[in-house]
Amino acid sequence: MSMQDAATGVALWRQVADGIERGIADGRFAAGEKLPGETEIAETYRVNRHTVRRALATLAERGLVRAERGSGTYVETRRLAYPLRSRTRFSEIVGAGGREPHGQLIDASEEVATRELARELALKTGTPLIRIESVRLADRTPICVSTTWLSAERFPDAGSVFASARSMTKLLAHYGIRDYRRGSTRISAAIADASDAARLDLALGRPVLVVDSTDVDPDGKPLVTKRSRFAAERVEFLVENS
Amino acid sequence: MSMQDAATGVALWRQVADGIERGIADGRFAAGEKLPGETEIAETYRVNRHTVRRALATLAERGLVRAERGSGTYVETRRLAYPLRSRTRFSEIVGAGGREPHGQLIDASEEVATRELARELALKTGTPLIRIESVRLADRTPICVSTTWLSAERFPDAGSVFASARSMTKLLAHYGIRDYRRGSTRISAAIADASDAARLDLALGRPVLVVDSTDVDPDGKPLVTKRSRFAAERVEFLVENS
DNA sequence: TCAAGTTGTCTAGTATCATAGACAACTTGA
DNA sequence: TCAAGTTGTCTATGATACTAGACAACTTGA
Repeated sequence: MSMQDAATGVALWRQVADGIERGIADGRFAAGEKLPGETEIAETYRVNRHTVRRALATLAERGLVRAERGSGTYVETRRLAYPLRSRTRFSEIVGAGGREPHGQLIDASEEVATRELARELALKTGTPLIRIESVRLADRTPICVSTTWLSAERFPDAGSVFASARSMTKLLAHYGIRDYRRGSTRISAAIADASDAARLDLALGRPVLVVDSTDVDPDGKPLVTKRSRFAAERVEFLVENS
Repeated sequence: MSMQDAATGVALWRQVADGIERGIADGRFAAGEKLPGETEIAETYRVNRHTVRRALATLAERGLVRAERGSGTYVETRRLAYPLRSRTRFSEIVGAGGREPHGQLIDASEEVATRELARELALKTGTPLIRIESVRLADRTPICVSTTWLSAERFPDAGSVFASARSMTKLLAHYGIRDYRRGSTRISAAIADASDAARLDLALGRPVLVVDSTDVDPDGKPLVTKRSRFAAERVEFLVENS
């Protein structure tokens, strides 16, 4: 009456995946932390690296880990809780979650206001604007990409200012604006286009939350308007009805 | 974030085996009961019959079920608790467990007492004896095979009497012996030989418990002596120190 | 700029899993 | 005695799992 091996009939990659998942669940691998390399995992489980890759692939599909080519595989953090208040600051929200906020300039250019942009910013159509493309991250994880428009007259050289400030709050402070608040917010959803998907490190066909918002100064005068695309699988918006 | 199929990475035969084992554990398949046919199981799990056979094979290897060719596959009952008391009756022990006791004559012949047999039966060496080979079962399961020796003078024609009585207790009653008790018991273990293995429906190489015992009448006079070989995986002896 | 370490991708071979069909061997009950 | 139903065994085929090795593509830190 020999004891049967409890693992017979269970694929090796499944055993590895279950082992890693248990490690994440009980905190042996903390959220955001880097897992051991695939080669090392293969050695500890005495298994081929391809088998480890299959295990990690299933975990990644379920959103538990995220592989970064050339760097490592990281434990995927829970969704970022993103409260939508009148005073919404990305850096404060991320910092409150114990994570490190980053901003990164992708591109800055000039363009003229369309009718829609002009209405949002209370300017005339054709007014010169500065357009800033940026990505914002929590720790290593890209959260959203934003296209921001500001008046080129009021915020001269905003592109290079943002490049060093890496934060919209600091950019506005640079121009003497100590406080601002959210004027309007509209939320919709879409599928990430190719460039957004690349910048967000999203698989093709994954959804994004599209947020159109305008920030205003304490007097209610529009300062900036932007369209942000959030990786839907990494955030959840909290609507606070106050 | 689709929920992963909990069964991916688990072999089909394993899922079937686990399902049947759960059925046994929670009583859907009672001990000793016949399982549905392999074809029927294959249909309910929507799986090939060979896959079912593999599942059943692993359960059989662990002793949970027992296949009988041409008949069916049966839930292997728990080990028969076999108390070793001065008044030990196979039929009573089995009946107390809610199972149906059977005795079956294999062979009866005459031979003369060796020195050891003579000493056990308090007879002279060379005394004619009747030797009975029998198998005892609980429900459908063979529990033990026994070789029994009695005095041919005191129990004439014992072989044919046992063939119809199918019980040692009834055989002795036939000769006017209303009561008897266990005189001596010695227990050892061995590997089943080919003929015992066949009669006990045991795989080759499986152990048997060998019990040498002598029953005596109320005055302490030896009546029968026997050597029984119990399928070790189907019984456990309870020694009651009183 | 470079070396080390990482994940991504490809080809190839072996073993196991699962299905399919056929038939033998056996038991049971009519 | 026979028919129906059972488990046992065989061959064959395709899919999946696992191993093995090599190299590309990329990140990181010195």
